[in-house]
Amino acid sequence: MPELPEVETTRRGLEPHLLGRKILRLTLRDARLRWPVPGDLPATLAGHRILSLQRRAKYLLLETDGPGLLLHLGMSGSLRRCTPETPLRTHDHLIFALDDGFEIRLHDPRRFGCCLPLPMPPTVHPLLAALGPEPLGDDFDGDHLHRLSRGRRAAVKAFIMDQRVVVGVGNIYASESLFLAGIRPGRAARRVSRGEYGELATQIRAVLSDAISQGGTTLRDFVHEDGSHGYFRQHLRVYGREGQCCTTCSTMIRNRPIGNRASAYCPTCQR
DNA sequence: CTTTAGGCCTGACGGC
DNA sequence: TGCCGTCAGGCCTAAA
Repeated sequence: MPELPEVETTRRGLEPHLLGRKILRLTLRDARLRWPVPGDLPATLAGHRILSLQRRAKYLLLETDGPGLLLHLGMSGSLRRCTPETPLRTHDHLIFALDDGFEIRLHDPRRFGCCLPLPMPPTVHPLLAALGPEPLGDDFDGDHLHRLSRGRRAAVKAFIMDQRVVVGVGNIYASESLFLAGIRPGRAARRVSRGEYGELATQIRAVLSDAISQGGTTLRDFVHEDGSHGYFRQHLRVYGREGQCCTTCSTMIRNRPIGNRASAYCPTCQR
């Protein structure tokens, strides 16, 4: 499922094909996404030129010389560049026809994604207003985590997956960064020391930049916008490895659900 | 304020 | 073989 690295990979892959292109039309084959795609969106968008494709958390922000768009890929969404001759697939819900003859198709089997008009400036949008700092930005470090964690009884893993704390840390990267930082996912956030948060922040940055540089993780139905698969999966140390041996110490990886989310960890390497 | 539970949705999977 | 229950998972909303 698209986590931040996949979204960033999608953004980088699509941006060169979008800049300066005019949206000839938008076809709503199925407007029933997480929130219904407004029926008047095709009319308000048609004829406008794309100025940028940006990312905030796991949202994609499409800026045009008309209305902006806020896109989210949800659990199973992907954006692909196709020609009109490319056979339509089931769950190709939205089709952007561009003035270079290509199409961008939003494919989302589970329809947890969204496509909404984006007001300017984007930060006023309710979905973006309360988001925490970007994990790869200057506002994110161990002291930030330490400061916000005071008084928090929730598990540190749930804490770093809270989008108000830091954005873009999904289940995979939370599990992996906690392993690399040697911290058990179930510990109360307030019990994690300043120094440990420093290491955790470092590992969150490392694991996310790694995944981005390698083109994103492939899990189940995620496919890059150009149809190729990412290849981060073989680097996972704990996520999805329950019952297998820790790559560091050979202890069997355990899985203990935290707030209904699978949470894999090494009982030896993580304390 | 924090924390938890529910809901959205489809495909993969396991059991029968 | 096919049917069906269960689960995954981001993230919002409502409730505790």
